[in-house]
Amino acid sequence: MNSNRISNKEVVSILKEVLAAMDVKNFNVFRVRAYQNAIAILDNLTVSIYDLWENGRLKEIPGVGASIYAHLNELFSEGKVKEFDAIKKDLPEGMFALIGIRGIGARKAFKLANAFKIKTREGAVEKIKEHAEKGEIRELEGFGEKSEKDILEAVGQFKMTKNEKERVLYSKAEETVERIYDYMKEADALSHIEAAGSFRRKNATIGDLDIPVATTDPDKTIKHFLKFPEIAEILVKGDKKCSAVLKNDLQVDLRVSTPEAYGAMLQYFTGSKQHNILLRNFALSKNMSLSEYGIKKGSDIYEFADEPSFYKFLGLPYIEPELRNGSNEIEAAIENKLPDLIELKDIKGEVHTHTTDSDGISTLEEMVEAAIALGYEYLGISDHAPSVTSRGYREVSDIIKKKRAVINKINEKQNFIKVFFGYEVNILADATLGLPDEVLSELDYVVASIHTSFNQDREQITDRLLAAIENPYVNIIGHPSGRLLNQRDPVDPAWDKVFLAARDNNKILEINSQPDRLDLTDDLVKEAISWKVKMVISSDAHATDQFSHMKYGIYNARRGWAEKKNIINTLGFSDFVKEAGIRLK
DNA sequence: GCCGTTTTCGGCCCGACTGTTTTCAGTCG
Repeated sequence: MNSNRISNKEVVSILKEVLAAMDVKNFNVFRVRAYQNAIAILDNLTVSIYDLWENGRLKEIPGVGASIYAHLNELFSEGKVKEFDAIKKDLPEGMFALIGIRGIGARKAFKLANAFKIKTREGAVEKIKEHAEKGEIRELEGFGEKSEKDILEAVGQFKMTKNEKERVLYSKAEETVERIYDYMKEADALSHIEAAGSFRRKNATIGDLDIPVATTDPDKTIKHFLKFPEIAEILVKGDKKCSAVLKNDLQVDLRVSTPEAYGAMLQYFTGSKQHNILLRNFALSKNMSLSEYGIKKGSDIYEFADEPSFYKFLGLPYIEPELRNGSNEIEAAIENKLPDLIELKDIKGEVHTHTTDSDGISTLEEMVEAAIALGYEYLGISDHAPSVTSRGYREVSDIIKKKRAVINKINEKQNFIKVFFGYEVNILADATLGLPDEVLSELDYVVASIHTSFNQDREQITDRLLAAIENPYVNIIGHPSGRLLNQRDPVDPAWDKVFLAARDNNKILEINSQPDRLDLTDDLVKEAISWKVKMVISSDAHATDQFSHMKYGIYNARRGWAEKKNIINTLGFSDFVKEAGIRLK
């Protein structure tokens, strides 16, 4: 078959253009909305749409019905979609280059491209800028002086709507949220503040900050927020909400509520959109309707100060924010089968850390001390393995002997913690490991990770992972997908084969907590659980202050529905040694 | 175009805000 691997971003962008074209051409609003809905869902997927298609699972995605499926099928197999081209026919191409500039949606883009005969994408933005400078935009119907000025400013600085911007890492957003909380403490009418949205759901990356606040004096609270020193630009200012862009380019939307009705507001803005749609449908089936102000039953509106009482009124147990992704959490809630999610305090130790022996910046002794301070029962030191090819077998053997002596001494000297001696070994391009088996056998355990040749095809990547899993000395596959958020896409093996092999060989997959990794990704965590694959959560700390990254891995695991029992470094020392296959020397 | 715990037909979320408007269209979330 002539197939065309297309990224999620490209698929979404193609669909968005069709959506815009349908919008401009006044297609049936519900047909337009169906596309909008499908796009919203596809855009939020962390799995590859192409993979879903290839595995015959694309039809399972809610919002993707027979028609959209057929079009995507055509897109992936033929590279283009006849009907999409027909829908976009006789629209000026230039309009598609304008959509996404702040304040310009499909209709304005069409009006502009049409009025100024902008037929090509190339140069479209520059042309609009020229027309704005000449004062020609204000002459168009529906436009005025202010919108001309706004367009000029947006085009000049190429300010895009926020969903065209790159999302920021959760950990980065967290710092900003902390500073906002600190600043808003001084607002006296304020009783609650909590960043909601994808931040509260602990997404790996965050698009903007939605912050509902409970206040007895909305005007005062909004005014106070708008004086936050980090604000670069105020976008919107009203009675009930305001929006601003911070100097770090993060957009913040503040929504006010009364303390009595804060629960519904927090719920509404925590989302996700898909969770809320499903929840709304569930409520409708019980003759209730939901809004950010409360729950309407008959002609009465009920208010809720907190979220648990909101969900309780619907007859549901509390659903943790990390689960609210619009998959099957409401179903599970109805059946009372929600997972009992793992928590940070469940972690008893970890086995992926680095020291100054490789690329870490804290010494082995400092790392051990920090782990003791955390109350860990065990700590695995897994520096990048020295290379036998460059150093020679004898030298590597010496290094190992010396390190073993150091670790033995630490283990003899104290009773707080047990230190394991391992290495993080590369899974090389040819599917062999960076150290020969005879060397691996001298270690307590081995973490095997892909660090190179990420661009191999699916079969090669799968073979590398399977070979590593099948090596008797390998215990753990480190950051299995190799993704670096905003930098490198995950590798794309046949995950079912990887999970199956891990389970059958009793091997462990890692959830790496580095804020730009979070790998296994949340959806793969969920899948791994269904395959009954064991996992560990690792900080992959390269310094003592990075042990705290563990919490990001916990968030990620929670988003993947992980319970304590799914993560084996929640086990105490002796159970962990058994389950992980640590070979104590 | 999508969807289904009374439906394979007949519904489909909607409010806040802004700018250009005399009551609404467009954008955004």
